[in-house]
Amino acid sequence: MVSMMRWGDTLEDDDFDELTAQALVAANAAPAKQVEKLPPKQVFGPDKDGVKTIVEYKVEGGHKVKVTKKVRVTKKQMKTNKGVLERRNLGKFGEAVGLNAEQERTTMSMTEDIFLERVKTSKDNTRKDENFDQLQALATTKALLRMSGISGKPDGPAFGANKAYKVPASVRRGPGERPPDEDGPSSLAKPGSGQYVPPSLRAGASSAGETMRTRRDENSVRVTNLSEDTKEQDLLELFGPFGAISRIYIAYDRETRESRGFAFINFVRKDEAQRAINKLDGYGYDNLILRVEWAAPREPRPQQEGR
DNA sequence: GATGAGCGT
Repeated sequence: MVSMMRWGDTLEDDDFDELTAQALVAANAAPAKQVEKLPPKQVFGPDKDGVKTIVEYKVEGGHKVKVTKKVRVTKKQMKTNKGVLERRNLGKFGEAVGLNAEQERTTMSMTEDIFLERVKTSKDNTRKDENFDQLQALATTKALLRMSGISGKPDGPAFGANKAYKVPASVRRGPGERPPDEDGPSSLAKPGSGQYVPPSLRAGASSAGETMRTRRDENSVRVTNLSEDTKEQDLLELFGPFGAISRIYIAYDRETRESRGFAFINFVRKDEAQRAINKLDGYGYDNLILRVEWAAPREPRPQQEGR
């Protein structure tokens, strides 16, 4: 019985208590031979109605007893089980091909090359894959920063080399998925066409003729508790994946030129700024916990007297 | 712990 267990079986949560109980029984009592004579437990389904049939055998009073149970599983479990069943029916692959049942139950070390997909690249931004939106946002951001005087230098060892930042999975978008428009009818380009839409033409943009200069102050996000050596490039890598950024400003001390530990990030889109705030506020970075929130409106400059 | 520079047309 125990020997016939398969890895996949243990993953079915509603079996867990039974398995535990069986394992305990097997460990404590009963000569193994007697246990092994019992036919293996069988699980059928779940069928379309979500009913799973479990057939198992046990010894009761010296007699072998067949026990059939029918269990209704939840929708969530149905979904899970579907995956489990699919995997169970997968053929063997790699070095597992040709193993017999005994070998299959034995843990052994194998070496197979697993290729990891890079989440983000700065140079190869022409790929049309699931990260395309993200790459596009980053490219747009870099272009905007170049226009506004912040260099869009390609990544080098000097930039963010010691920063271990990975884009959280929940941030990434699917291939055709567009960010939600905040208000009004959608942009001129057909959704999903992949066509670039300039900010001035996007939903939520003010009337035509509004320039980047006036947009630079919008959707201002303040980041505090930055480490002293955080550079614009680091913030670009941190915030860029959430959407196009029109400005990054790090407050430096006028005299010492040291960072004052806070910065402002301006997003082209308010909803993307909000997403960045939601995800990055409280985010651990450089051994510090970032604080990310909406910035208060900038202090108006004292007006010059006279004219 | 903290809320930005510059305006030059």
